[in-house]
Amino acid sequence: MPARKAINLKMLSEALGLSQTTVSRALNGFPEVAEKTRVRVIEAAERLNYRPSPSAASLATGKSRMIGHVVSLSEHIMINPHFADFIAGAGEVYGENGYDILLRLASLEEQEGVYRDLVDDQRVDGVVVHGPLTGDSRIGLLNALGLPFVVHGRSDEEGADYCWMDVNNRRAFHRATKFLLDLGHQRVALVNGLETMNFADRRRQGYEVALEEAGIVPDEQLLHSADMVEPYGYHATRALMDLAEPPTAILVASVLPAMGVTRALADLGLRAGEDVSIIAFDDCLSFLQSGYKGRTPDIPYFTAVRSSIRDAGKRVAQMLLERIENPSGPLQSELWEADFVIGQTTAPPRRR
Amino acid sequence: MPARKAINLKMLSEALGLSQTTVSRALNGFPEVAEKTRVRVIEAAERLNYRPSPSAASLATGKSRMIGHVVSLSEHIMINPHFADFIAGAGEVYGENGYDILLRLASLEEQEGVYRDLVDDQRVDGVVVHGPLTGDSRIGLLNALGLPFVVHGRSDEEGADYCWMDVNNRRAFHRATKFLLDLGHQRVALVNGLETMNFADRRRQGYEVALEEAGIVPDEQLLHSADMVEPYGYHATRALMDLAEPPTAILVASVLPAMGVTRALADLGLRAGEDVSIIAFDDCLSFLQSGYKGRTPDIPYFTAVRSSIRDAGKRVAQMLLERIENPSGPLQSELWEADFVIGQTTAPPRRR
DNA sequence: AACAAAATTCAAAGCGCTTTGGATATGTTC
DNA sequence: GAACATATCCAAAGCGCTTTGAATTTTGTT
Repeated sequence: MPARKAINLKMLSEALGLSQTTVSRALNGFPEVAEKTRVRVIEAAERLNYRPSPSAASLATGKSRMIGHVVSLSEHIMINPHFADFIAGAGEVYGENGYDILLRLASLEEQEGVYRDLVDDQRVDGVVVHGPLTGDSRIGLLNALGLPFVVHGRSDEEGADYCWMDVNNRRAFHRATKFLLDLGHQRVALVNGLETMNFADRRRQGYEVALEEAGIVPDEQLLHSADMVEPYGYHATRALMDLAEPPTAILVASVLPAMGVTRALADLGLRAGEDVSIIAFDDCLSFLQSGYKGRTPDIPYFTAVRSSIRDAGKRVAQMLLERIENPSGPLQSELWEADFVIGQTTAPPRRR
Repeated sequence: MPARKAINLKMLSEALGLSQTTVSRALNGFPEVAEKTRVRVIEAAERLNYRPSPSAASLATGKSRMIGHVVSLSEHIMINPHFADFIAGAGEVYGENGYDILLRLASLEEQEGVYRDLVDDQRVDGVVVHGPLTGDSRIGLLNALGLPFVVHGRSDEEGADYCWMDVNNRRAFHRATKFLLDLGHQRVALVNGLETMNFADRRRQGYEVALEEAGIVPDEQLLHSADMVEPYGYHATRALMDLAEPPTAILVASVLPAMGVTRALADLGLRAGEDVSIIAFDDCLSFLQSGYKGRTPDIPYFTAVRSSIRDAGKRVAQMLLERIENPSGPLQSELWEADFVIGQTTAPPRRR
């Protein structure tokens, strides 16, 4: 294939002896063009390497075929790796549908301004909202701006006026907690994510309800909440194990801090699963996944409640594209249940 | 501040009683406009919330103010977390300069086509090349296409005809290897990245040279090469420790597999730093970083050669923007030395 | 064969910006 | 004060696409 220069509509229409109108319509699938000319046009477009200019099309239509992802550099000025996997999933769907990702970094405070600008500039056809807080003001703003969006997660109790896709965090943590209690654990710690985040809030609710159902009063000392990084898990665990009555099991919000938990236990000469049980929420982060060809899958290390964040990215992207096609359609939402997989880090508590 | 609708150039110029030409020039800093009118224009633009349409500007100028990052979903269909941190750094610089990120996912094979399309479509003003292979064909293509780019890493021995920013991987691994040898280790394993990647190649060279300088013949059995995920480190270590003569020290290409190494050792009842020494390359991935306010920094766990990939992202972005401003300027390149930090995972070898 | 209806096609007017090639006003020089 | 240079500003022509409203062909009917 000769690497030819791209041409524009005018050239293509001249080459075909047709008007730009007809060519444009043929290419964009309008009905009022004869089928035989359509194939002729498409063939020629292919052959002559015609590529419609996105900026011209965008100027004319007001659509950009871009999806905005504005991600916040959190406290630790980081993009967390969960985002990388989410975007891997979403990007796949976008690619299949001719959309591109516009990535913008902004602190949470800046985000409203960013959304305003994106709308004013018509830079994106839609956005996905990451890391919704409980009572997140971004949602009201986006509704007011009329920009299609879907939320990864939820913002409030009965999210009625926006599209969302979420994992049933409350139930997942309820199940995990109950599992530990059933094993005989009485002191179960929660190393949670940042509880301003709605998902962390729900997880805590699931945890507390399960305790209460077992007649156990939640103990403040067993609760931690912070950004889900490895050192957080480490420090939280060190603090927990320093307690007069340390926990015999720890529920962790992500495998990232869970690795820190494991490291802390190792430092103390304790073994996860034997001395202290661990259940982590596992987002199936790819860099922790074993994908060796031909090898049988590992027995998972962590006992975990598991839900692929990559799949979530795919689904959210699909929902957003649907919403963009049909902005006035009904508001979709989807709640996924997490899997519960037994790994090597849970066992009945040690005898005291 | 009233949340007003954005207006366009025509409205703004009418409001000012000036021509669009003058207003445009005033805003874009052209010299042929009186200073007093310029301030008047700027003030009005601010007040009336004028926002130039990016697609119109792009159509008129051919510039998009977007930077393309095309990232490959590697073997394991993942975006690796190194990328997240790189983009966090780069995004900061872009933001300060009014550029946005266009993110595209594509397998390595697809990438050339993607670059062609990006150029034809004038979608981006420049791109950064991630994960260069030894003898990477993308570089020649981009030069042929005339699209400004800078490579994060290098592609060949004497990278002369392109911009790049790289870490001195060879020296870093030479130092790390020598350090282990000086401690008395004789059998040092290398759990390397994928050696089609140029950086992994260089690291291996550094490692082998150091061995040879010490009169040690590299042992094939001690060499592993794969994508840098956690389970890889685990499996490689299990294999290494199964050898008749297992290594007493392991050099690991990233903290990700290094965590797998640690886990494998723990499974075997061995302690990193006591039974087996580990040195990892540490990209300062943010989710492993301890950033607790007011707390004194941890003693690093891994002994490591360290270089912030986030800072690399910043620098690469700066270099690219410079290149875009001045495409015919001299080709810049920059080689950073990695830090060598002593952590808790190195010690002289155990007596046999 | 004549005529209305349906199917195709087209010319031209935007979309909102930049930029060329003047026009107009202001200053300078002798 | 004429003649020219300089500083400001402007009208209009794109950039490459979509889309409106009208023109042209084709088809179907009697």
